[in-house]
Amino acid sequence: MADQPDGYLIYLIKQVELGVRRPFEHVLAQHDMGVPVYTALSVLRRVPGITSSELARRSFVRPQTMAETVSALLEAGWVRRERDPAHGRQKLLFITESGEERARLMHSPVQELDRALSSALTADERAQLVRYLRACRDAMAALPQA
Amino acid sequence: MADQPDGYLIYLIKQVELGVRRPFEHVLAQHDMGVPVYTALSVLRRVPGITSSELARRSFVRPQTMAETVSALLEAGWVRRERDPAHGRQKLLFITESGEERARLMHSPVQELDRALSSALTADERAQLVRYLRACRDAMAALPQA
DNA sequence: CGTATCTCAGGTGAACTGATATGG
DNA sequence: CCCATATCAGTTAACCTGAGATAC
Repeated sequence: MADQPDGYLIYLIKQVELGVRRPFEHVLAQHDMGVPVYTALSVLRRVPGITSSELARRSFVRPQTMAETVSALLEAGWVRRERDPAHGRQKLLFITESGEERARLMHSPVQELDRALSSALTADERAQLVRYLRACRDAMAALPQA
Repeated sequence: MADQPDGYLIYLIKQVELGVRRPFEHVLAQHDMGVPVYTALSVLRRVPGITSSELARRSFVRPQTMAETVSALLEAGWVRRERDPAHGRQKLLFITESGEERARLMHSPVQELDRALSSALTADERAQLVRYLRACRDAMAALPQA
């Protein structure tokens, strides 16, 4: 690693993220979506009934940032909001049928890009990469993000 | 993968990038740097004498975007520019002694964060992760980024 | 009283597009 | 003539901080 830049993993992560960003945004734009909206919708699909703040924590962004994303989701009608009966201040988020439908529509183009990204890897290697990235994510979640 | 968000790799890459962004920016800010400037400086350290446009291609950004980053590097005195004798229009970039010194100063704090990121992985696993990420980067470089 | 959510308001870094000049 | 580089100008998406109201 002597001839590599310092912070080599950070550098590579950033580089891959930049490399995939534009093609990804292009795919999403055809369905009137941005990256944060798509990501939040995907999470809400799997984990219904969480709050905007909880969504923010999982995404490593501030609650105010996620609030903007949630506003866009509400405005598009892809998500609805309910008061939490147990906590008067909290509002729980649920994906709507319209949101589900939109997510289903986007499944195959997004999957196609995802496959292109890992096209040089075997299925086993891809699975390992997923495992390693999860480990990195969890390590960052454990840091005091201040 | 059925119960996971679509585009799982893309999603994970983005999540890790967000998770590491703030701690990374915090480290860099203590040396008056932003992420693009640090990254460009690291590349120029290893590959002296390339143009701003070439730097842009390697970083998956537009030439105009990289031009801004290079301006910051020139202003700080970390990089100098020379006309290419063979190509009157091109200007070649070289790291300065001041730039080298700054890069050396930042080595250990950046490396420390990098280690924290991969703290849950063995050395072998980390090396594999690097290899996989390079494969993903190269796959994106092969795409017509349009 | 402290902590957490939600919301309004304003700010910034880092990407983008478009247009133009010039050299190979 | 075409293509790549460099540069000026304006724009945008997606983050941020700060401040205030409310609920447990």
